Amino acid sequence: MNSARLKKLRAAGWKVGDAKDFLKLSDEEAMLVEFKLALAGALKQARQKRRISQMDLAQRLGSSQSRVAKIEAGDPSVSLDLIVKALFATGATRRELQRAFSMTEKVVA
Amino acid sequence: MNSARLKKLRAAGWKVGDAKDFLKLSDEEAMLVEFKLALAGALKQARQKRRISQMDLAQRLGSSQSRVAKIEAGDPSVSLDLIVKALFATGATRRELQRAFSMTEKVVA
DNA sequence: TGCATATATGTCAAATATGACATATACTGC
DNA sequence: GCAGTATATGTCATATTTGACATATATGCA
Repeated sequence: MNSARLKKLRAAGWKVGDAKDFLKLSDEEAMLVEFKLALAGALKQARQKRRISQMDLAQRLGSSQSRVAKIEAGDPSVSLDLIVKALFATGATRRELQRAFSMTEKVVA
Repeated sequence: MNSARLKKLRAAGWKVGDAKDFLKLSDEEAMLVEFKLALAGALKQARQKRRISQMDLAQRLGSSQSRVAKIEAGDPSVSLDLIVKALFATGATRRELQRAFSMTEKVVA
């Protein structure tokens, strides 16, 4: 795991264990973070493509505009569950979802 | 969303909103649940293929055997974050991950 | 410019997920 | 039968995530 990249993630508020004793663990955390960020990006794209406002998406989700904003901003307080639910809520196509999840290729070095 | 299927999920302890006023919403919840179940299955496969015990995986994850068991059992108390982190922790290959995430095809009817 | 609409950011009480633990139930090989 | 190992299930105090709200900052358009 690239140290500069770790630093960047921590600066954004992510708590990533620092590989001192357990290299593997911190890697998994970092992989998860990058995965979430990739999906967050995909969500923003999917929503904008459909010209849905954050407000509208929030209603479909049973959530709030501010939380949708946080999802798209890659806020550390957002669960993967919520990100994926939001993706489903945009009505993303199979292909879009495939593409989104395939970001894994970039995640898993 | 198939009503019999909803019933089955609820029986397993999943709280799925009942489509009365907001059909779309309950669908997204159900889609997420099925997605999680698919990944849980993929995890069990990946772990067994590598002959790792739940105990070992738990240690790599910084979690406990009982929680790993719950992940694989599709327990409603388990987050998608933890499922995916566990998948990463098994050292699942790109291909396995691809396959796992592609379950989406079956999820999105 | 001003006004409407969209998005971003901070906070918080309530809801949910967490690891840890005890304990139960398989499944081996002896 | 027993002992050892793996997995399942229930509970709980603590930690994290939640929607909601206030409010700040864009963005577009008359």
